[in-house]
Amino acid sequence: MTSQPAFRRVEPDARRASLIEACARVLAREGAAGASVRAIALEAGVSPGLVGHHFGGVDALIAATYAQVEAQVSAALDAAVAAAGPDPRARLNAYVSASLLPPIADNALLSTWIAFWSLVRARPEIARLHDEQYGRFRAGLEALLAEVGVPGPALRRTAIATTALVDGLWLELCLSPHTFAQGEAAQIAREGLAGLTSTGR
Amino acid sequence: MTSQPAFRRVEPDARRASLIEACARVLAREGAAGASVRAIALEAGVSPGLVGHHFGGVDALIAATYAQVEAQVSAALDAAVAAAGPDPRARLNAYVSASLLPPIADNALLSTWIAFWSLVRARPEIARLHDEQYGRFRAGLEALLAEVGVPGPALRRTAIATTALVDGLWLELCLSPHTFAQGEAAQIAREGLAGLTSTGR
DNA sequence: CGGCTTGCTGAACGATCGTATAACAAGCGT
DNA sequence: ACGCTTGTTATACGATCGTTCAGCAAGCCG
Repeated sequence: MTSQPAFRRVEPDARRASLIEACARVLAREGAAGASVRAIALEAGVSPGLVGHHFGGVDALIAATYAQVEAQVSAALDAAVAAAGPDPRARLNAYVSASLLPPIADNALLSTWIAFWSLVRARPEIARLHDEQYGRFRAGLEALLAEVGVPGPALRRTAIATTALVDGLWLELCLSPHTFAQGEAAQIAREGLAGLTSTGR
Repeated sequence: MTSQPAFRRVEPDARRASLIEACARVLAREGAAGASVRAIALEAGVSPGLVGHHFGGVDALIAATYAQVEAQVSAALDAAVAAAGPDPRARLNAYVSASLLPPIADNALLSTWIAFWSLVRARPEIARLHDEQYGRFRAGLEALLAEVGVPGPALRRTAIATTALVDGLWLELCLSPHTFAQGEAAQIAREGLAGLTSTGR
């Protein structure tokens, strides 16, 4: 029989992407405590040394994974808003609903996010990424809220409250999935949003 | 010089309480990743073996710490409600405000809570405690909401939305403290609460 | 087809993890 | 004052952690 290669050489960028995806899967499956270099390398089908070779250390890999997961979530939310059409209220509802429906409200993804939160305090790099991400989320939400007529002075507070509502529901949906019926969290968020945008005028 | 005892014998209950307090301090300071048996024992000023002796393992100690921290938070919130007097709206506002003001909104306490969240998926015992705690929080909130006139059918959803709003603000307050001005989170929560309780009728 | 670049492997290192256990001693009861 | 109970210590063990690095080999290039 012909001996097949023991491994394949891959372009650095492609290999890095592969490791990031493997890291995201491990984080979703086992949480931050299980995201060891060896577990990630096993998931990616490579040797542990590759992590250090391509990222310098596991911290940088986790930070890169955070950035990538965040980008995917943002893209999915943007797509949901774009698909909702031109009506401002529909766009806002689409944004909030999409946050609490699959695939964003996927249990594994939420676990991944909790893992990131648990790392924010320990790793300054992660904390910086979080601040940037949270600022972008809030800015996008403020734009949507302005479209539906929320007055300027209340914009910041309404956006923060909406983000908090969605994040809190997101969190409980992950920690106690059996508490909510199918789509119930999204419904609660839409109702709550209606209340939040009717005040502060 | 008289040689003082190398250690003091303490009643099991008192020693357990001491270890639980040390565990809470370590969780607040270093997060879940730093809550090792040795770190906790060092914080409590005892030898590492005592953790196994009194709790059987570090998992049981962390679970006990979760239960104790939760009890303290519940007691503080109950006290805030009781101090607000008989007016239903004032009681509800006191409940929400106290959740987002010191000492409940203490950065270290929030870090402790994130550490627990990160353990919910990994440890069934922690998950069970979380479900019980969340159920109690929601039940208490439903009672307060009923007092201010939220109709029965909307009670559950309003309580979930309020809890989510508070938890989300709590979370962001911990992850990005510099984002909020002093007391701003509590103000946003009160305004949001007014909106949430004005819908669903 | 042979050399060369370099992605990649796999073993080794020291540190730290949770747990088990034998020896010690604090302090109460008699 | 002394023995006994048992809370406490200190050590040892195996597993696993992140990181390092010398060397192998995949696959392009001349």
